[in-house]
Amino acid sequence: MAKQATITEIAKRAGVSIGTVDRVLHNRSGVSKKSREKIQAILDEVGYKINLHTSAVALRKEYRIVISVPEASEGEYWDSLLKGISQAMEEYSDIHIICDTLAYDQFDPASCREAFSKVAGLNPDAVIIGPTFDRETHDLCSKLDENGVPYIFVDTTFPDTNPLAAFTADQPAGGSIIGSLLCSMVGKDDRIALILSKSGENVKAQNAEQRRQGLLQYMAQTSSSGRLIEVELDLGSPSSTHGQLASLFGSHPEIKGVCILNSRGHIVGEFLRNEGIPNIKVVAFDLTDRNIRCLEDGSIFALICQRPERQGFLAVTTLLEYLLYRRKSLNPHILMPLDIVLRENLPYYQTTDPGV
Amino acid sequence: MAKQATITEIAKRAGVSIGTVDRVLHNRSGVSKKSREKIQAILDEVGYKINLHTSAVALRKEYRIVISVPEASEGEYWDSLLKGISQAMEEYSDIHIICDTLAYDQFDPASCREAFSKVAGLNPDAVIIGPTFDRETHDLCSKLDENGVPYIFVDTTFPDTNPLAAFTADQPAGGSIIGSLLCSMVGKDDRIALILSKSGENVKAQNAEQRRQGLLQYMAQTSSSGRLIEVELDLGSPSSTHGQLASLFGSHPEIKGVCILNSRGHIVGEFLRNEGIPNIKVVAFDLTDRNIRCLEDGSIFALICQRPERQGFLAVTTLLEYLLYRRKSLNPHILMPLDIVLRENLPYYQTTDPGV
DNA sequence: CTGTTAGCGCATTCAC
DNA sequence: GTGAATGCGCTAACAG
Repeated sequence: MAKQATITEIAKRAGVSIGTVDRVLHNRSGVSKKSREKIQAILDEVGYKINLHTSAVALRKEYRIVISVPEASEGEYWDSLLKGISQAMEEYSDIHIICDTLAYDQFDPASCREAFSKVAGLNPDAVIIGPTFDRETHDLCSKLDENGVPYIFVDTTFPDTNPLAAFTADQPAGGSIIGSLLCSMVGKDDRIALILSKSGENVKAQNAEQRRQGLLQYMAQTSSSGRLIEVELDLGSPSSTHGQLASLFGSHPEIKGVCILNSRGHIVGEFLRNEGIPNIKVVAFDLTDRNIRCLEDGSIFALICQRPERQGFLAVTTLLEYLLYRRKSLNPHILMPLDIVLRENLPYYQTTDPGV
Repeated sequence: MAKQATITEIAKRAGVSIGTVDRVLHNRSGVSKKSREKIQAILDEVGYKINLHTSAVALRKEYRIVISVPEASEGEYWDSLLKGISQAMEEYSDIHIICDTLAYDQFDPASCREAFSKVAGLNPDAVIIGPTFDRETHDLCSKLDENGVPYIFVDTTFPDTNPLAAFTADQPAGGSIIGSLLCSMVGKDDRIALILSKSGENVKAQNAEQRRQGLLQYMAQTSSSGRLIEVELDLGSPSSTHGQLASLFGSHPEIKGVCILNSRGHIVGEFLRNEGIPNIKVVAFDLTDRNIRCLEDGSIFALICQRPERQGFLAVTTLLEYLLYRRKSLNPHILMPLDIVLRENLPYYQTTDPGV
């Protein structure tokens, strides 16, 4: 609780001017070794901490941040993430941030390529990337690396890139959470259906695959692999979905648990609700609007939430810490908590403010 | 993304000086009705938002905050809450906050009375109260109300008081979460033991009672009241605990789920682990060190976490918002999310930083 | 190499 | 009633 030392006090104690102190604080040249050491010693002794906010005021620089993520409808994963970004911007509204968003179609590599190609032209000081396609992402990253523009990944990270930070969920852990929940909830002789949806080679499929690995590992470790039935369905076309699900549950009455490793759990939930099939526990990912409705009416038992708002929020604060003070986190890959959301604790996650 | 308007720009547009703008911003007197209206109109039009941080710098006031909460060992609930308070203080280290802590014994009203009686003498600008005893709390609150000192409750709130805000968990919801988890996990013909510990008339017992009501209501709503066995044990004396638990589980082999509505779930977890009794799902509250150990070794299945760090963190930020700008939240009673923590997602809650 | 100075957005005191 | 002037902690340009 000792009073924070100011730059003026440090200067006085060191017998130099504030200009010199400022120079050693920012590692700028033009300071004699002797002065530098003396000032540094005092800095360490009093545990000097720079005042982030006054410093930001004095800097009065404009920062141009470009955000490129998949486009999303209201209430979907990427929409929530953008909300977190906005909130962080508000919190830092004393810094002048110019922010451009380039959304792309996450199922269309060409759309992604086009969006990413526009990034450099906007002359960003930093970039937030929600990556999807391997090739396109690597191309963008190497261009940014060349120009020395820092970038941050959200949701997914890619090998052989140099992001300032990456905020992702631990997807395999998500799979094992699902396994733990379902195994505890269905009887020893019942079965758990793992519903995989056919989809392209995009990041969604990657996340789902990682979750699947985590789930399979959990089942193997607990000697319950035999309780799992893997089925691949085409959940894309609503017309055929009904038939596929009907035949699945018709031919497998022993299925008492279902997991869907992406945000489309509502498709199963809605089916079970409409058909009036009870006593099947459904677990899926992401607090999207449709999933939430299923959670509320009981057709989904639990949702695993990756805190997309928080990812977006942290992406911005991390970026600004770097832009203002060149501060980097020690471990650039940050794993977000995976929240287990039931009907009973849903309200508190819906209103969560990522900043406060 | 429009640039934030500054006080200078507002003044220019209104054709007045910054002094006058400042006067209307802070609702001070000495402004003609005409000027006030004109300035207010421009303020509203551009959506002016004060810059919290530069303003804090200019104010250079000292704030004295007193914290009075139950004393706790490392890793316990109140210890975590204090950690959150410290983190918030760090984040606001540009504001000069003088902070005194008065801890008391939560099982001893006299100790509480003594601590609370010292509060006024410290001349606080604001107080954070972790309340326990009804009488003592009301006495303190009325004294603070008299002196116009704002105070905030954490963990629990009391009727007939006027706190600036209260951060608590929704205890009945905690009970229903436990109910939902356990009912889903034990067979239809198995039983769930609700273990109540004998304890005094303090806040812990209040919280536990509220959780119990939530649990009972859940059981009633889902027509599963018959699955519940309520037992009252004296978990205070370690010597007799073993015998009591042994006789409980010995005489009721149909018990497959156990809930403990306070943070002492580890007592049951440790018993089951030591006795080698498998297949009983234990659910309890709070991420204390001993509970965490049980979660890790599987003797506790789930812990409900109330985010004590966050409560402490928010208490401080809310207080400072008020002290600096007289800002109050619309709803002074804020319910914290109740996190469901399994072994699989434990790591992410352990490292959670309440601020970032 | 170092000190001085102007200025960031805001609050406040003191003249007018 | 109002404006000008000063200062908060900090940055950066400039002068020596």
